[in-house]
Amino acid sequence: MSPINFQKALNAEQLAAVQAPDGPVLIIAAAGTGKTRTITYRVAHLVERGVDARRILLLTFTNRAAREMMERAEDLVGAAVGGLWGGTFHHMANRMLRRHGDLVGYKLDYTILDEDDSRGIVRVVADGFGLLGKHFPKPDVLLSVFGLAANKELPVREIAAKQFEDHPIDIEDVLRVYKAYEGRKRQLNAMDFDDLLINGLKLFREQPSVLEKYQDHFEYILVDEYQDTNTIQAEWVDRLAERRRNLLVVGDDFQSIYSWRGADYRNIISFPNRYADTRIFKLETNYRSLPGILDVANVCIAGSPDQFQKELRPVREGSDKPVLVRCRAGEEQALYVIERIQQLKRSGYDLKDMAVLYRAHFHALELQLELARQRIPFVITSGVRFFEQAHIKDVCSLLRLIVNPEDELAFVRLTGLLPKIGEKTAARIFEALGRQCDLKTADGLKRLRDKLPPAAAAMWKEIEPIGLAYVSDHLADDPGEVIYRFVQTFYDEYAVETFENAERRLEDVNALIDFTTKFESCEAFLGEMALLTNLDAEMDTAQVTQTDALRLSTIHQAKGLEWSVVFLLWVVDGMFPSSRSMNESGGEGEERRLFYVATTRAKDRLFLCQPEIRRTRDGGVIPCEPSRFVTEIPPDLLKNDYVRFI
DNA sequence: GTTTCGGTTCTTTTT
DNA sequence: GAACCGAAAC
Repeated sequence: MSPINFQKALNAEQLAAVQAPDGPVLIIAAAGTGKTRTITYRVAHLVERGVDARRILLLTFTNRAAREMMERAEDLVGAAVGGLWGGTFHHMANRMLRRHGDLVGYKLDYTILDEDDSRGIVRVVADGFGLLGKHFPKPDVLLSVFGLAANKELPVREIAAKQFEDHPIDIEDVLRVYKAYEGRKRQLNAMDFDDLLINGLKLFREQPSVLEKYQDHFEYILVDEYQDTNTIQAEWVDRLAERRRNLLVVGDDFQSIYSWRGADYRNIISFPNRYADTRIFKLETNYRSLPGILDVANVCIAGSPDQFQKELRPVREGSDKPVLVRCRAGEEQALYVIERIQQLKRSGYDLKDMAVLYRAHFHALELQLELARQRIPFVITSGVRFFEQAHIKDVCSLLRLIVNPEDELAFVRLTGLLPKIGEKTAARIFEALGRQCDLKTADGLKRLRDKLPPAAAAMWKEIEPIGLAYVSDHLADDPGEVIYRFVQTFYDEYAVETFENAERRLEDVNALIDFTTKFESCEAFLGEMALLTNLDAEMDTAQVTQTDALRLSTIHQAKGLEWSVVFLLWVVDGMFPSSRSMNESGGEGEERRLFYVATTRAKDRLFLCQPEIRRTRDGGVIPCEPSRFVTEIPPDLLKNDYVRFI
């Protein structure tokens, strides 16, 4: 590969950051200023300087970001970047805990609970205390309290007391559920997402020899989206980087939008205090958006005084202003968006150059209906994560149980597919089997069959051969084959009988089978599965980008992406800012940052849609006030448009 | 006592 | 769509 021309590829701000000498580095990178570019060139710079890629660690928050950076780095320096460690915090913690988890009290084949699993456990536990009736928080709420406590390293009591202060909820009950939940996870040898981080840190705190090993190994550590780190992640990185101190963090305190999950932008603010010799670089030259869009974004920044002040400087030229669209209600909003899209299409934009963003998934309901009716292709970065869909978890349950006979959750899921067996019966059978169920031997299979009711046993017989074949046909290194056989012998029919959209779901299953070929063993696949959130990010993105379709996305999921044209729905008080989040920790500040993230996704055109009313289910009408983020924008920075049809 | 089914309600954000 | 609730069916 020819040497990279850094001077040509980067501007002065970026170049300085890329060529920063060893030691702690903080890069404040505003939206659209080439953050990803800067990180990947930094990696390239290090590799070109002779650093072994295997000694570089690149931490990100999403699988997508990890993948994108790895690919771009590879494009730059080619195969030399192979072996680079890259991934999310959760992935890295998992990787280490799979090796050393025994030192913090887990068997190495622990299972990872996704949110659905966690919810199920909390529900059962709360039910056991007879708390499922009224006046007790739902599993989701309890989990968010537990999670916030975990990620901030605060006592559950404190978080719960604050969360429920105005409600007649007995905190002791909450704590009882919490303790039982923790105990149950232990019994299952399972970790939820938070446990991965907690135990990852515990490993570093309590096992100096392990910590030293990794400190020694990683010469350079780079952290993307550093503003989104929580206390645990920040300390984990600090410890890991302690010896070599080659820690480079990149972030934008103004794009911190995950405080509800424990992220604390003070980590980035205080970075220079923790590392006195920090070199700070600021990237403020925006390559993405037209000046009119940045004007609006800058107004938004100025509204929040307690952060690093920055001003986005446009490179591009043009006098177009963002458009404030007034319309009657959700239906008219949808019609407006579609009409504009058709018009922009005629003027040369592809559908894939356009996106509709919103605060919450349900904000796009009317639009989805209308797009479907008019047969305009669109893709949603969905709320339901691929690997958490019922059918995906179903088809993986057999594999899970074969690999790990003690996986009770898999057992309950699998046997629950059989007639006459629900949660209670399944749990009872598992208990009767001595809390394990070996499907790899004829004896183990028989023991299970004997305990099943007749109808279930008859159906179970179809599945049995797969367990034996797992051994005889050496399927341990072929997860896809196990799933395939399960579908052939059983699930195919089950799906058709159970789901009205069985065809679509079975397509998902086929995609899953294809996907497993990336893994060399069943264990490797299962060990990572829970951490993979959606297939789009993992599979060939080519397929998604090839088809010309409009993108619908929440603002959170749009972070880091860009489109020529962006529509922002429901920019009215109560929807955005969301009334539910206003009384929470981040409050208005976080909503404001979210608005900033939304506006800065747009390159050429930005439409802020502002319906006048919201229709309720029962036919009522709620008037909507304009969002405070719009009213604070000087009117001359915006164009106005009105919906004319009705 | 459990499972299954049908109807109702609600939907923030993610690893 | 899925989680929840109540009632019918096993």
